[in-house]
Amino acid sequence: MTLSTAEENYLKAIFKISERSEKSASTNAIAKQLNTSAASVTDMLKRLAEKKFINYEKYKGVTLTAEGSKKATQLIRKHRLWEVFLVKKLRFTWDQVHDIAEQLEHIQSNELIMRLDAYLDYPKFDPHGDPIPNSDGKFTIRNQTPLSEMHKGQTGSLVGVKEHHSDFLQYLSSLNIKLGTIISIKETMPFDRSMLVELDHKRENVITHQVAQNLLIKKM
Amino acid sequence: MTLSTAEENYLKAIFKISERSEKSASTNAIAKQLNTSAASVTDMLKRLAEKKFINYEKYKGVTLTAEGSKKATQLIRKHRLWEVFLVKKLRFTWDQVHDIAEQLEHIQSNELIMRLDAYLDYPKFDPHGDPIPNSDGKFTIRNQTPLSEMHKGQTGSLVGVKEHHSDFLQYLSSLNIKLGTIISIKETMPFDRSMLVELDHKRENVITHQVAQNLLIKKM
DNA sequence: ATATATTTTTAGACTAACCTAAAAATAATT
DNA sequence: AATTATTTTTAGGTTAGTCTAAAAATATAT
Repeated sequence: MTLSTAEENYLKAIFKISERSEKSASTNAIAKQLNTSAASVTDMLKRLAEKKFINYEKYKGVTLTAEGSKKATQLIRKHRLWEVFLVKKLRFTWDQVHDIAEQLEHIQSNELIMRLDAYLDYPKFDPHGDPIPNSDGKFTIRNQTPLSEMHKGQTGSLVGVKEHHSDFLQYLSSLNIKLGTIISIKETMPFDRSMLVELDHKRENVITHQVAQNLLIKKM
Repeated sequence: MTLSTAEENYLKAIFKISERSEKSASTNAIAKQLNTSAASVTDMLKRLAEKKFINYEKYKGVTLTAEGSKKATQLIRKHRLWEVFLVKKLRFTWDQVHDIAEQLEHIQSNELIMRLDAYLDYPKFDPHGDPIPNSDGKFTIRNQTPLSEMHKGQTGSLVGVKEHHSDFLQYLSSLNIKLGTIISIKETMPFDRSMLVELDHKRENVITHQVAQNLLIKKM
């Protein structure tokens, strides 16, 4: 069954919300995620429930059915593969690709995605370090810790970012921080929880707690 | 100004009709091209006229304004560039790419098309031999003759096809006829206007008039 | 546990894009 | 030129997806 772009966006939103909060997604949370009104969400939830993509009971919030979850995962797969294409092949930077991938993910063709995946050499992670589900919907799992939870003396490499807004990504680029950058914690400041870090064993920088929370590190 | 997918499809349809008949496009012709009803077409024509993309007078047919023509040309550019990508990079065959490109052409991003064009090395023709307008909307012009208008003894190479249906393209592939194939006319049969041709100086085949009309040849 | 605040749903309306059936305009034919 | 056929437009309706405002349900706080 083929869904409209709007329906696909709802499934993705519900998936994302469930991912970060574990429990069922509320109408308001979905409305906020999609920048729309709660009334519109209720409307759409009825339709998606009718089509068996979500489990919906009035006033109880929603969860994805197996079918819905599969659809959402496929969308994430498409989105992230296109991001890899845009960065690796077309030389976009990581802060430029989100909006374009948001459109490309709705192109309908399994064959296209299969071939794109092969063309890109079956990447496991996208330009922001997010895992790309394989064609069966399996995500690669990786040990990672937010920099904010690490301690003085520890070292690791940047493997992902939690925040995807271009402002944030551009800020990292301006500090020459990218995926793979080695980060060592030199000092932690208790009062504002900022950190003094060394980057690639070369240069030192202060990182605010807010930023550190959004940097995912693989310890080494 | 950014148009809906439906609006874009109307502009492209009008462009194509104008291209093959020179005179203004009729409501019925557009309806046929888009596989929709005449009433729906009238509806949309009013909206497109309102937005200044077409010149429309009741009962008089339509032509594109400069603005509309530019939009249509950009769409054709996008469609054909994506076709090149699909064939050259993802190894699709020429009979598989139309429907996917039909979706991809509506992705909104000038930067994307600029980069795609560069990535593909600024191709001048698509996998069916159709010219790709450059970013200023200029088409490369080429001398070409339908095989059906050529005579016994003449030779040339296939540079394009008029018909794009996958059945037709697959039929050509089954005869090992592709862009670049050398075709020499050995005999013409007056009664049914079929031709006996030699392909790549190697193998002989009978080509019906119907097929010959759709093969565009550069004489040599 | 009752009152208040928040969340969610319903009611009713709007727009874009489509449809069929009927009416009006244009084109073709005798 | 008048009749017939064809094309185009209008009238009225439908669906998907959105909205605001009001009502109903649930959650929070005193």
